[in-house]
Amino acid sequence: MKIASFNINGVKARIAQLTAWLPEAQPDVVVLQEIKTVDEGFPAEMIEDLGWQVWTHGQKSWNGVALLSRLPVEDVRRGLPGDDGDEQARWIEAEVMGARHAVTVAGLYLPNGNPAPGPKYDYKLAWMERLRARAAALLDTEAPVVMLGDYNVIPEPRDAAHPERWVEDALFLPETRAAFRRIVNQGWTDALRIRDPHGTRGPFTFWDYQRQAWERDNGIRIDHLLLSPQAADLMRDAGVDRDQRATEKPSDHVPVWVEIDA
DNA sequence: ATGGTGGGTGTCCCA
Repeated sequence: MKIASFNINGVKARIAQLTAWLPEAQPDVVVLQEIKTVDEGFPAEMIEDLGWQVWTHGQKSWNGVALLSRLPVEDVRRGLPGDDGDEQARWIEAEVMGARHAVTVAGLYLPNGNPAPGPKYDYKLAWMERLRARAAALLDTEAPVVMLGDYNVIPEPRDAAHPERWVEDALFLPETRAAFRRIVNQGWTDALRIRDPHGTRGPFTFWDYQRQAWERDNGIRIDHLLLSPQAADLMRDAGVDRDQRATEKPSDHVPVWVEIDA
């Protein structure tokens, strides 16, 4: 089962790239972030025509996540638990039926949090605390779980081309990184990191539109795939579809993926 | 220190 995550920065602006990438990358399950539309505005038919089922958790103008699957799906759940007043669409999870295992797939779009300090950073940290609670509950199921998406967290200096430029950014502040570590240290495996445990740089998943960041390879690693122990046992490979950043009208993120023997 | 770029349904906000 190949599971991918892609922050597409607006599904309507990116539908050509998305429908080209899907048959090329051949994932079985995809979670999308920043669809930037309400459910009714999502171009589901164009994706269904390619053989996919589509579930959305949309929102007007900003945020919004979706789950696409070629495999049977059960029990789609929308919204991160822990705050009934939270209007922001940043979480979708479901059970995906592989040939051998049912896999829990949770797609997330963690708040950016800038500027820090401030109310947006407070919201980010509160959201990460709710994520920690949900992640612990998912681990308790002892099922294979893949929790993936745009975490808006640069875990370590080696995850940025120029870490010194990020020291005051909400994506790299010590409190942000500590909150991310608290989740990982529950027992999750960072699939892109363990694929190259001693790598000194990257792999990057985001390059800013500004200042020729892509041309200079001034990137950061903020899209992550966290695997529960039962999913990590099944892991075959993981990677970053870096060439998607060089397409016409690209997103500022590229797809990340993991293959598990499920 | 500044402003640079891109998407949305927007004449500003968010990343």
